[in-house]
Amino acid sequence: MSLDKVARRAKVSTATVSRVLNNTSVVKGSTRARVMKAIAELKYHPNLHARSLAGGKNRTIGLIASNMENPFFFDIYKPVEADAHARGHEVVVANTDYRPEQLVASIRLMIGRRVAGLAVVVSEMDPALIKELTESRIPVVFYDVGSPRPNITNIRVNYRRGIEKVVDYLHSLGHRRLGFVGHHARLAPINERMRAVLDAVARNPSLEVKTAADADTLEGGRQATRSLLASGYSPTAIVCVNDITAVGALRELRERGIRVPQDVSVTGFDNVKLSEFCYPALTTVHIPRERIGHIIVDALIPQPGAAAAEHEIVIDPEFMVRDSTGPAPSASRKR
Amino acid sequence: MSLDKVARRAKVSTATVSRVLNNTSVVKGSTRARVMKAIAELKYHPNLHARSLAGGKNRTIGLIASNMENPFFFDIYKPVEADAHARGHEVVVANTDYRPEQLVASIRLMIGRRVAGLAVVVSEMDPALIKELTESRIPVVFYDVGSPRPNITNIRVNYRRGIEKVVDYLHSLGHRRLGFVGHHARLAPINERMRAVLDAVARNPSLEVKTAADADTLEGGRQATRSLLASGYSPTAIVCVNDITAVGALRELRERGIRVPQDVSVTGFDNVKLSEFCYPALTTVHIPRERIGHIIVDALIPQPGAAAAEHEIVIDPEFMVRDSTGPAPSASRKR
DNA sequence: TTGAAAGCGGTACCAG
DNA sequence: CTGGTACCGCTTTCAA
Repeated sequence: MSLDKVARRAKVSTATVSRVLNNTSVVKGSTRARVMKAIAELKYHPNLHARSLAGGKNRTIGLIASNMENPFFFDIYKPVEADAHARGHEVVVANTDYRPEQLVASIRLMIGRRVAGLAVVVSEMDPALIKELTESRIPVVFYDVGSPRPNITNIRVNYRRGIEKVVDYLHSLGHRRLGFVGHHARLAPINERMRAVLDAVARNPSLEVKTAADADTLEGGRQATRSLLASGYSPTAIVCVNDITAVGALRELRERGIRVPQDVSVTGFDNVKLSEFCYPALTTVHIPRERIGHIIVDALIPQPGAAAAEHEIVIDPEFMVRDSTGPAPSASRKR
Repeated sequence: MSLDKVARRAKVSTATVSRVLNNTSVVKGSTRARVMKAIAELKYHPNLHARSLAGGKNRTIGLIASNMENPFFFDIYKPVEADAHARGHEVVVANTDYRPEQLVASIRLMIGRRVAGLAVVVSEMDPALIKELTESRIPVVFYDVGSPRPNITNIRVNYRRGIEKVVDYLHSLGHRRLGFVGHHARLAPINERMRAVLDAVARNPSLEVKTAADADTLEGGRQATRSLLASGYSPTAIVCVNDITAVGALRELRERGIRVPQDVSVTGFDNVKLSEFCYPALTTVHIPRERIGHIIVDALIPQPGAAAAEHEIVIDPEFMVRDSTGPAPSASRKR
């Protein structure tokens, strides 16, 4: 059960057992064998808490996300886990479910665990929390939040550009009446993607838009679309905040007998795998989750040889045209 | 940074600081206030490792899954987290990605963390590992694995029944040539769902089946379907191991111009939310993930008042008919 | 190459 | 109501 039971059984000191466990310094072959034997016989499993307490180190990094349910999260988690393991670290995740209190709790928990690094992939956060975090001296990577500070790396995706590409494309197809399906990011009262749509519309007098929002889920996208349409508004194109909600929108439209893209065009965002598998396949904007994952680990667990990671990284997303968008119906029929 | 810095600053003993932190016993109002003040000023965050080492307790439970990417996992994670939090516990998850080595590593990690309880939601596992686990004295819940033992609870879904319902239904619709799309559960050479299909077919001489398997992902389902069809075999119905792979199958069929359900019927399994949102909506088998989540927490974190949880729980899944299945084409055309 | 012992940061029991 | 203090299980000098 504990180190010294093993030591006793192998007739050595706890120091020696510790040495073979971590194979530090050189232990004589025969002693090592005796220790290993004792460990096996006792089914000994070192207490990780004691280990990090004594060692003052902790080979685990934390990853906090606002919605683990969205495959977007998993796509960044995966490379993070792989890279972290490759560097001998574990990763522990926390889900905030878009709840500010949960974010605070999760961050405190991570600090309490004395993680070696922390990645926070949420939409927005309180400046006080950021302060608390910087003062904890833990290396932190933010995705989509705040500005870089000492020991803080910031990854930012240029949503504005991405949305502009979407809106421009729809405009070029003749769409003038837009709809925007967002989600309640309780943490982000001012959703950058939505703002970008509104701004793009404001810039072009011939465009109009109406917005609706619900949960960041398939069902949420469907509900938002429903309320968008319930008002009597009939957009020719619906821009969704992400792929998941877009798939929800697709369903609502289908059930109303509205064809996509003949009657209404739909766009997603993120380019999650599902966007290729739904029907019709979504026109969307690609965000390189894998790359983001690598950046996170590089920033959190610096490699001996590697150059210091950048502190501010901006990603310009790529537009992907698929089958859910087409010319505005009025463009061919009404004219 | 540490308890006694706080103690020093508040001019009290570490014992007192500990008391206010855990608000055990009664601390005089004024002293408590001083301590709180010191804590705030120092931005003190208790070291959780020290805490669990000293206290000998650990209010966290572990959850190991073989594929976090499948929404099935999240649907069970969610209630587990909610219930655990309600009982003052944290939950830490681990993903094995169907890799046996990773399963071993994850289990060892959990034991090392001295979790208060562990839920293992994987397809299959080594008896030696089960032994290691029972000897660790940690309360364990298995989903779909092994048999109940002391301090081990077993939740089992009657896949066989579920699959039988699917096959019977397809048979009643006139389907005779079946396809089965499975996945490489490297941990489960003998996949129960596949066996059930094979057995059902064996029992009925008029039925034939061919199987294919790939990854447990959208893409995997598509690939498996592709290889199923590449052989020249033309099933009138494809039974998929779960909803995700079924959605992959749907895409492959669509791209080949094969209509579902007119030309080929498709079935999923799990009744994940996506099964309602894909097109066409999947006929599937419902597995009550939420209920499973509750069972897990009840078994791992027993409540004072509650009765002891059962040690063996069998769930009979429910069949759900939706739009991806229909009469076999030959049934109406050839006859 | 190995052992003894001083912590790491808390908790909890025992006095006062 | 508060302080002193013996651990919890392991890592890490310092000596031998």
